[in-house]
Formats: sequence, C-alpha cells, structure tokens
Amino acid sequence: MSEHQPVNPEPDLRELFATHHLRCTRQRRVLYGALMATDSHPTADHLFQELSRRDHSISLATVYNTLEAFCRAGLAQRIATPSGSARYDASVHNHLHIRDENSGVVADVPEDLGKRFLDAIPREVIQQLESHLDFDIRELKVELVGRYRPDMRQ
Amino acid sequence: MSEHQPVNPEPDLRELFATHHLRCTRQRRVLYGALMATDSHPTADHLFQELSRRDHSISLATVYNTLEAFCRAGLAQRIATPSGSARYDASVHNHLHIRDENSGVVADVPEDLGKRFLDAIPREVIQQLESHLDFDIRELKVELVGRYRPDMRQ
DNA sequence: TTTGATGCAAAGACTTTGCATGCTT
DNA sequence: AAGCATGCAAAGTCTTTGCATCAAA
Repeated sequence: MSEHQPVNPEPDLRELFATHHLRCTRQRRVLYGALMATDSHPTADHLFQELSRRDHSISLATVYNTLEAFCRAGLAQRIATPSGSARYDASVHNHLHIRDENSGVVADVPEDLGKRFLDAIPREVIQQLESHLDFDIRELKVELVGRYRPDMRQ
Repeated sequence: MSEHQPVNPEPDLRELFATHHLRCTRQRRVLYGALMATDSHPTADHLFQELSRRDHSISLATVYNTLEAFCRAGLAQRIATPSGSARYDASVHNHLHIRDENSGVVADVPEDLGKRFLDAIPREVIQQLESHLDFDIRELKVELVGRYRPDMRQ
C-alpha cells in the first residue's frame, strides 16, 4: 500500500531542518523525502540507487554522511543488522521492529500494536532493572524475530 | 567478578561439539572456552587478541569462521552493533542485553531479571501481534539502551 | 562572506574466500 | 584414507575521510 507512494520531492522540510540546525540542501531534501516515504528500512545503498534512478543526483558518500547527520539530529535512526549493512528509519519514536529470518528484512510493527506491547510492560519491572543494574534506561529496543506465515490461500 | 576467571583450556567440549556435528579441534576448544568464560560479548578481534596473548595460536580468519560455525550450530549468537563490528555470545537462551550509549558495550541482564521482564509480557499481546502481522515470533530480542548511573560514592 | 555540504577517489574497518597444508574422524 | 579445519594473503563489502569545489545562510 505504501510501497510505491510517490516521493514528494520537496516536502515542507525547510522548517524541520532549520529546527534541527541542518542546512536545507537539495540532496538532504530528496534523501529525507525518500526515507520518509518508505517503511522498508532501506540501506544507504538502497537510497542511493533509488535516488539515482529518479535522477536526483547524489553521491553515495553524501548519502552516508547525510544519514549520519540525520541520526545525530534525531531525525532518523540507524538499525544495525546481522548482515553487515545498516538500515535506516525516518521515524524515531519508540517502536518495535519485526525481522524476517529468511530475508533479513526489517519492518515496523504498527504503532498501535507496538504501543500495546510496550504498555503491557509493568513500570516496576523497568524500575527494578534500573536499580539492580544501576542503569538509566532511555530506550527499549525490541525486535520480534521470526518468519511470516505461509500464505494458505489456494 | 567474572571478569578475569581463568579460561579452562579444555572444558568438556568434546561431547558438546559432537552433538552439534562440529569437529573438536584445539582452536575450537580454546575459542569456545574463551567465549564461555566471559560475559562481555567480545568481538572477533577481542577473542583473537585474547587467545594470542595466551599463546593459544589461532588465526583471525579461523576466529571468524569458527564463530560463524558456532552460530550455525546454535552454540553462539552474533549480536549486530551500531559501531560496525559484531559481538558474540556463547549463551543462546533468550536473554536481554543492556547497551551503554557511551561506550557501546553490551552486557547481559541477569537471568532472573530478564525472566521477570519477559514474563511480564502478557501472552495475548504476543498472540495479537502474531495474528495481526501473520508472523511467527520465534525470538524476542530486547535491548535496554541507556547509561550507567554515575558512581556517587566519595 | 563565511561556513558548512557535496562529490570523488582513496583509505579504512570488518569480514569472507581461495587454496595449500594439516588434523580429526 | 577421506574430509573438514586451519592459516595466510587476497579480495570483498560497507563506511568514512581528505580535499577541492560549491551552495546555503
């Protein structure tokens, strides 16, 4: 559904970037646009190829550097994967990921389901962990690893 | 406490390896011994250096290949990290990790605390996720990201 | 005008592979 | 004896960096 929605080449990013002290360049606009437009957690190379195909010229080094800048600014998030190349994600609110063991693909758990999961964790369990470990928990990363069920339709 | 416990150079690994269809070589024994003996989730290079220091000669390529063999056999687990190099873990039962944002170091959450956390998640929330996503959840990876509290002792 | 961003190529970090040799089974 | 493991070096992948040029503020 959201698979091939067109990338708006110039969303209202000026303000967003300004807020985060990022210069608003063409490359940053199209890169962030592409990252926002997908929920497939692309790798740097995915994004590079996607933008090249769309004639939005950008160099691979800039893709890497810019994604890194987005992450520092809190506009994106890097997801480490077992397969070597990092994947990126424009939405930064706490959410869960599912990872398909077969393909390595990472996807988001829909907000409401994720919230239900997080809300189910009793606060005192978190506090117990924090005090026992002497650790401030700032973020909970949860990944559901498994595989999609076979499609049973004939 | 378990920081510097001596690595038993020849634990009873013959059987373990046999069960998992792994040849029992000197390199595999010392490598698995070293991995078992620590809870610091070492990188391949950590292990290589540690063993080299102990005169347990092994090549870096063999460390990589052998860790990969352990993972395939289910005797170890590879943890992807944001910083590039993978970390390894000999214990494979479901457990939680904490990651220090400052140092990048990953550590285990003690079994009992982890269990308390996992047990706090209602089964029906999991089932809800599975049916909504049409996905079989085989493993739950949870990482508590944050930082250790400053030591207040004077 | 100043400062930071971009692009290119080169370097760097981490990991895997090809192949000859050696050790386990 | 057969077959997998090892070690080395080379190749591969992914990412970062140096530096000259260019664009945003």
